Amino acid sequence: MTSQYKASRFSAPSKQPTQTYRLSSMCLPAPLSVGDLDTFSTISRQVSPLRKRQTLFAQGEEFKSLYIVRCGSLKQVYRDITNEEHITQFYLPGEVVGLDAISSGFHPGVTQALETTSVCEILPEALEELAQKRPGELGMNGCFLRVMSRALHQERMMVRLFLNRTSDVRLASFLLALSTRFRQQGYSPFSFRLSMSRSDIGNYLGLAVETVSRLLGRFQDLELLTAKGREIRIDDLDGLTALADGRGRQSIWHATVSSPSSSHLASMPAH
Amino acid sequence: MTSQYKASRFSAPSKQPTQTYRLSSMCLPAPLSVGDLDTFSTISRQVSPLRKRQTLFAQGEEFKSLYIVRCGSLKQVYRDITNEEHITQFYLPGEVVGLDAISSGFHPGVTQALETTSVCEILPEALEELAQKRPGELGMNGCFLRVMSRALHQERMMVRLFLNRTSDVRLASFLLALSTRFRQQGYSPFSFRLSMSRSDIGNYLGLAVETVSRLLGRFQDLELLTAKGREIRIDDLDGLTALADGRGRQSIWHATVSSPSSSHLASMPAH
DNA sequence: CGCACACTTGACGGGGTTCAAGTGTAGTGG
DNA sequence: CCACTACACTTGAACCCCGTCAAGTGTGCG
Repeated sequence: MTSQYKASRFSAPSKQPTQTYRLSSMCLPAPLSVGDLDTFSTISRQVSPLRKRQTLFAQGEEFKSLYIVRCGSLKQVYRDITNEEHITQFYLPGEVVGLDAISSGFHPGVTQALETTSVCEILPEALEELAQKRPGELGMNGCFLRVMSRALHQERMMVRLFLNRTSDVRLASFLLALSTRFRQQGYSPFSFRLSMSRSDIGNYLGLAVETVSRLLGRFQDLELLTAKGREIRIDDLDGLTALADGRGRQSIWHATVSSPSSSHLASMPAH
Repeated sequence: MTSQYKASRFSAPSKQPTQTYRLSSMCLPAPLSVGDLDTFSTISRQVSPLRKRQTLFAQGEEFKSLYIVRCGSLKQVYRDITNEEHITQFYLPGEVVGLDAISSGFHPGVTQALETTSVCEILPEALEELAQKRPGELGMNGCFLRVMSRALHQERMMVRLFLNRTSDVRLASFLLALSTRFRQQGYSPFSFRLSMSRSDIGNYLGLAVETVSRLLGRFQDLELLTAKGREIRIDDLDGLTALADGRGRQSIWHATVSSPSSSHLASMPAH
């Protein structure tokens, strides 16, 4: 079985197991692998695409099917007891939607499209049928358990990322995760369009909208990226990665701009 | 070796379509339900108990089996690329250990006992055998998917709990979750002993050790609980719950002590 | 134009981390 | 028994990241 991570380093289990992960790569769920996608597509069927703001299911709605995102994106919003809204996940192409509804039988939050989005439905009957025909597929090596295990692991890493990191690390990690996902989908990892608002990003990362905005401006001052509205162009991938891998609680606000013209920070914009 | 109770109930645990969840109840993983425990116990076997600090598996170790905690407790520590340690989970009795290793095939962190702990091993062969005999058991209604789905959901709620809540809410939620778990195990929910250090708690909740210590002192000032070393006695469950359900970013530092003798805050200890 | 909403930018305050020092408390060996 | 060490825990003071409040600037839509 192929590992999702750099498993080639672990030739022998007896070797010193110093396996570490990059927190920055844990900011978004990973898509299904090609093999898993094959398995799933045998038991799924296309449904009519969702328009922007249309919901796939409401909070508290009964669990019926799982879905796989084909193209577009969704956000899962969960409203808590104090009527606050929390964005618990963004779903990008290749990701399975609805896994967290299996246990309770009800969807824990609204899931709605951020843009025109098409999804495939995994029919439970087809799944049961698959279970009868190929029981191994659902065992320890089955794609289902693998997918859920990965989701669980990633969610766990997310907690750590957000708990102990400054706002700049969080945002850099988020943008890098997006970049990686776009590359996996065959799009440019350096230039892409955000389907979610600043407010959504802030909510997801536990930051105020103002902080997100300020950080994006700061990233541009540091010449890490260029942001015009929701269009993002990453200019310095290594720099952004270094930032995301930083561990300290020190923010980048007081970092000096490495560009020759050090005065443009306090001066007027160039145009 | 078969249990006299049949694991025949596979209905969804939750009856009403809950609209909202209490974040405070999401601070620790939930134990297996009785029915699930029955199913698991048919395919598990006891292993020799772990002593304090002994590890169940190391970080990067190959995934072989799942385990269920019988008694005692463990912590899962994950060391990241910057050599920092993060406690990603505490495992209490009834909880399944190792679910996050299925996808990659390697354990993402060290899991070691906080005290003398006994666990049951779930043999993969027995699991495969079960898959052959009772394929439905591993389908959408199977206990496995349910357990993982619940873990995923809880991890997601944890993120939201920790992202937007103040330190006092986090700690109160953690203590209440512990209390609930102890009650489920048949122990007193009001008086128990922490198996983890202040440092562990702080790491898990994303707080400095000093903050945990200060908060525990503050909780005592407010007569919510009594803490002597690792012994905890909850004096005001409702008050603690109200604190955990609070949503604001305002901490309790400037809250006035409601007790009649308002002077004992600045005065000498009673003895 | 007017309204709504997304986004930006500035000023300020507070919660919580960090630094620093002190106080138990357990474990070991004399 | 005490001395000694190591570590868990407490307590105090200062700083700073980031949330809040406030105001201003696009940008789209009727």
